[in-house]
Amino acid sequence: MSKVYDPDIIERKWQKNWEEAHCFEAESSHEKPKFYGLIEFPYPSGQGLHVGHPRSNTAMDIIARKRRMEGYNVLFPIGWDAFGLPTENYAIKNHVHPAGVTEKNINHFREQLKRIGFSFDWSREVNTTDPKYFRWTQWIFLQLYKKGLAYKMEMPVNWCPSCKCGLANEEVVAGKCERCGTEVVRRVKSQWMLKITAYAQQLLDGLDDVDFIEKVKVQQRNWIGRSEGAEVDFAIKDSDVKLRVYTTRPDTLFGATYMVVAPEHAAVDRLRDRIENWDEVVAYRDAAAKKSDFERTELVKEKTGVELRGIKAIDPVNEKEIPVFVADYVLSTYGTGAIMAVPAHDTRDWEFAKKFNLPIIEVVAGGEDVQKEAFTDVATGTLVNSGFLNGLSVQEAKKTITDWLTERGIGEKKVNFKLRDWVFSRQRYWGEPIPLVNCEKCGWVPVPENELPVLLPEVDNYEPTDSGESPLSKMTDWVNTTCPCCGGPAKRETDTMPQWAGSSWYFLRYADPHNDKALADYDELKYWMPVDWYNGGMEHTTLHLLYSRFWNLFLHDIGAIPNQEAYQKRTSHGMILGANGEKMSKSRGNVINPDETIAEIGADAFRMYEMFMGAFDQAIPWSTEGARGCRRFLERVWRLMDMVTETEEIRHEAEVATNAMIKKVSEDYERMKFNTAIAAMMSYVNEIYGIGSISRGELRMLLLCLNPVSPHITEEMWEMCGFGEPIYRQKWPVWDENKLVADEVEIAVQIRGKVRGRIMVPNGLTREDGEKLLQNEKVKALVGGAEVKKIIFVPGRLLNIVC
RNA sequence: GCUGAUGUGGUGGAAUGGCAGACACAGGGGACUUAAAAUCCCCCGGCCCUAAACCGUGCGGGUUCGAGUCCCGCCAUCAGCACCA
Repeated sequence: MSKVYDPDIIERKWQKNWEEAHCFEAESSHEKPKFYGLIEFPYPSGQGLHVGHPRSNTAMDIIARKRRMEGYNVLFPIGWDAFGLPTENYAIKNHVHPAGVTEKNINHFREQLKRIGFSFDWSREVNTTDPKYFRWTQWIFLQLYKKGLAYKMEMPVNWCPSCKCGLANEEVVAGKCERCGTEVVRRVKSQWMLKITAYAQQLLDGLDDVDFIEKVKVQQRNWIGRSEGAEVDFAIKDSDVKLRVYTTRPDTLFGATYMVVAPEHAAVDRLRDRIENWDEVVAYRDAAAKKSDFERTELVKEKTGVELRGIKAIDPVNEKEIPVFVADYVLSTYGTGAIMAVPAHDTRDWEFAKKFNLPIIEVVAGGEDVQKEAFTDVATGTLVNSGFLNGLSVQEAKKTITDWLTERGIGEKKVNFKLRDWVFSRQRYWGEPIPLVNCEKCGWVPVPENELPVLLPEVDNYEPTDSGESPLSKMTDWVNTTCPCCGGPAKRETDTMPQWAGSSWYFLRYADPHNDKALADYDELKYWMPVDWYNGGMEHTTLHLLYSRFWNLFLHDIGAIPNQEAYQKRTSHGMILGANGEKMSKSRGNVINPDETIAEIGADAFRMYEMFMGAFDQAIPWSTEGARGCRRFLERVWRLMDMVTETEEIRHEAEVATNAMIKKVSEDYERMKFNTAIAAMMSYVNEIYGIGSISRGELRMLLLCLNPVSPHITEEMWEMCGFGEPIYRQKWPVWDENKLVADEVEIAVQIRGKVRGRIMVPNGLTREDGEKLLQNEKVKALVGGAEVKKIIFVPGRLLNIVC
């Protein structure tokens, strides 16, 4: 054996070969069955590739390579989610243009990804900042606008004082900016909104038909937050004002002992003249308005509130007069912004009632003393103290009372969602301009579709402003335009779209990335969509994954695309942590640089370690030693070439091991059990070393199985051994189900469930053959003449004797 | 508080209710070598000189011929949501 294993040379050689052969490009013909595998396209940050990227990429690369060998027409694309704040901030700091920074970063990322040997179809690259791309992002926005699903509204938004930008609800984590961690404040602004709530039910229902890992479905369901209940009108005594509440427990209507409205509720103003303690109410309202959402929820554990003195509401079921409070534990943004409080059966109302000494009336029996604790279980319990509802179960009472309210016109069944509309404006430069102009006469007018894209103006200074105005607003030449409708003077919208815009439809563009007539050709979409398998991070579950499903549903509704759901299958990878078990970060000094690792052990070993380090869906700390172990294994595979025999077939002595390996690897790749698939190949190589030689047929099988994980070394060895056409043209190996077990197998012998010995038995015995094994000398000795009461024989596993 | 996940050697982790610790990392020993590195082989949960036996999958119960796995009750850690009426 002369040639040494030099990954750097081999890997570059094959990367060049693949590029020239165009072997990983999707075929334009639609004859073969298709497979569309997708990873989340990266944000090309200045830091370059992180070791987390290759974890997702390698996993999907393995699947893509296997699918090609299985005869599928595979689409495995890559692109750049390139609008966004870090690039803009970097550009501001260094007085350069974000477009230039973006291009530089993309070039760096592309080089890094190519160096790892992913089988991406590079001919279909997309870039969200490319006008040819965002022309269609703007087009989609206009369709949303035309259907009334994009609207501008004055409203309190989550404002990040550091990013100087409004945020979507989904971007606020524990009251802080998801990106920079600064505490978010409330600020009233006029914002573009997307009516994702119009799709709440469809987004929920669609989850039933797709193959997403369960925790993703659960998180999306929780975020959408559907609840069923009723709206009920409460009259205000001696007035024609009605307070409408939303409740999920209309059955407890007889137990309502007071009401609460949110501080922002309009009824407070309407009742002003009758409120005796108006000053106190106003003071409370002002204090609440100043608090951020964070303070209103997280910090304030103790409930606060002020009674509206002089005001009484009337419970419609029993005509009882009850007090009305204003309190910030009731949110203006959910339901009707007003509630009926049933302290006996709601923990929040209970706390409030205790503090303000309000009566607690039990209306559902079955719990403990409601004076000591609220009883909230809806599955058990019977209605009491509730007039015509007495004796009913909670479920029955809900239906009865809802019908009763509906008949009298004082209430009705109602479904509510926690999901809020999507705040879509950003007051920053580096994003897609919103393609609308505001005309004094005509109001908001869309830019005609044939004038898209609306390009970003070249500016010298695009720093964000403290006033909350977009930096674009200072560009008067750009802002001042003419109205497409009346030709009069008009102003362009100066807010831009959020980063989530471009990523909400990129998977559609991959089907037909160079189309300038439509976002993608309908027939191409019909062939390629939906995405068959999408792997990505859990952090996008309530952001990108929800937004893009929304856009896809919408585009389907307007007939632009053929499929309803964007993704058939969604899986998720675990995070890679630093060697100390903490999240990788510069400040912790535990960041692993992929370039350095590849320089040391090669891309093949790097890829293998990323897959071998642990269960794919779990967070795993990085181990440099472990990574070196994978390099050692590849060296061991390389040296198999010194042990090759002339035999083309799989030899009898290696038959079981080879078939078992192919089966294990094939099945484990599909289940994303990459670590055990690799372990199976390691075991196989250990076994071959034990035999001392490997036949050509056996080596072929090993190289085919290993190729998706470590494609370069396997192609090189394949070529060196003269196995013919490159592996990317080969078929995925099949195993022989009849050759998975040896003629004779060792099984455990248990006495009353404890292992007492092992015996060799012929393969192929059935459960009924257990009886015969009692004749075995070893078994006889173990039983020692005791009376055998029961025999359990599990073929290939064990014999358990109860005596 | 709610929802979900996890808990196994020194470490990362394996294990359709069927021989716990596969495969690796670290560690130890041996072979080869003048030597080192590399490589190859062996050992590697605890108790024990060794072996047998015994004990061992967060804790306490249970079901079963047999439980890391299933059921009941706890504890701990992580993640997401969080006054959603």
